[in-house]
Amino acid sequence: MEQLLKEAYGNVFEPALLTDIANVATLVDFKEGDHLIEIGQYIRQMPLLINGAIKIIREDRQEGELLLYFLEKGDTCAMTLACCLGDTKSEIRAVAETRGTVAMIPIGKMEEWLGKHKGWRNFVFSSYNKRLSEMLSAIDNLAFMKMDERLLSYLKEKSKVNQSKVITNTHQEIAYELNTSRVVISRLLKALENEGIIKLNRNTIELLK
Amino acid sequence: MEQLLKEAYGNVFEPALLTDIANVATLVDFKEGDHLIEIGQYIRQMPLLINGAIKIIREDRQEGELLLYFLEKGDTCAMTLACCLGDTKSEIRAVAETRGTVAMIPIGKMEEWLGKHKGWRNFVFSSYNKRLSEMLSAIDNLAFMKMDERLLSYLKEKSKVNQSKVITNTHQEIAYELNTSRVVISRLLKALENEGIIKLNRNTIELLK
DNA sequence: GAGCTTGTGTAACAATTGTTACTGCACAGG
DNA sequence: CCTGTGCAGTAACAATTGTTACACAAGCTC
Repeated sequence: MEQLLKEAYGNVFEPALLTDIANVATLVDFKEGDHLIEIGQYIRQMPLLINGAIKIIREDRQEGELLLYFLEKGDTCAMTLACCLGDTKSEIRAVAETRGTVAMIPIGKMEEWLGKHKGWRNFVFSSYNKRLSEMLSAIDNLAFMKMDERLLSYLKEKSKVNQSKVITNTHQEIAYELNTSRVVISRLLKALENEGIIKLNRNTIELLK
Repeated sequence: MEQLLKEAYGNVFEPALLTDIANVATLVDFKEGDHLIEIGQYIRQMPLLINGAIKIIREDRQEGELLLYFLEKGDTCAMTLACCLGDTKSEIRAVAETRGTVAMIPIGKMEEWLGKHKGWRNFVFSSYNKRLSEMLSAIDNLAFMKMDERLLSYLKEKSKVNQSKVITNTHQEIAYELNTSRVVISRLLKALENEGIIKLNRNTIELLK
């Protein structure tokens, strides 16, 4: 396990911290589509993402939902930090975008290490900062971009975290994550295809260029 | 000064910390409309808001802008924390909504106190958490609410931070903060008036009920 | 009062997004 | 091969939001 941790976190955690983590963490594998955190759930352990990708989703009381951002190797969820440190319920849902592995850390260690390891403190703060800035760009998208731009930037993000130019989602799934309707997505995808930016096939969307 | 600090922060900071703050902080008064932080600016000192209200604004490269949230007594700006700890430029603009006072703290003390004072650590984390949750509700507004609902919730927020049922903004100013156009705001305000929710006058909007 | 600026009301229209309905295609499973 | 199911394309229309243009009223200066 220490080897895995080192690969993902070797450049931010000092050796002593890596050892501490390896001693108390448990590895958990997940597969695509797994619901890792539900809204309203209390968080008892803090996940460090070793590999794979996780999407963070916000939900409306009614039925709307919206993809906020993706987590990748070396990330943790500041929302989870917030829940652990503030002892509150989760405000978001985390769903596995790909299969992957997380190291789970007991909540008590978190605070202990804040005093003990400088690398841990830095990590916690930089996670917060990263999350704040992801939230800011989510806000930028919503406030300043029209649906066609949002769709395109969604496709690019998706392509990045899946490391593939080919996106295998239905129009309906995309519509959910952007909080709009299937018809709108089909329409805009068609327009993007006509502009030569993507190529549409059944069940797949290929990003050209 | 210690007295002022105690009023605003007495319930979160321990006496020793209050003293430490009082020894190094400088008080700065501001008046309505002052630009306290500009986008792209480096932050050299951390502000603790003693009284008054500050609005935090996000801007588009083009020309759009959007009000993110208000700060009130006892708040600090997590964006500023992020800038101080991450040593990056400000991503937002801070403008005084009312007149008020901040205590400015040299950036070096911030880190020192993280190790020294538990109350300071708690404060920093709870500021981050508060800011994350403000950002989440900004996202909720944008993603799930139509303009008329956003306008109404804007008016209520405004009324709250100014402690007055009467809002003294032009339609144009409101349009800027919601990133829409003056005509749209006039239209929706008229509709709200017809529903008996507000009363319109020149330069003022009165929240009934 | 004449002339100016600023704020507001309103109409007419355009663009964007949301909704409903229907079509046909592809594929799985009998 | 038939059929059901899920997915995608498209049309027609509605609702929301954005844009342009103009009228008018309040207040201010001269």
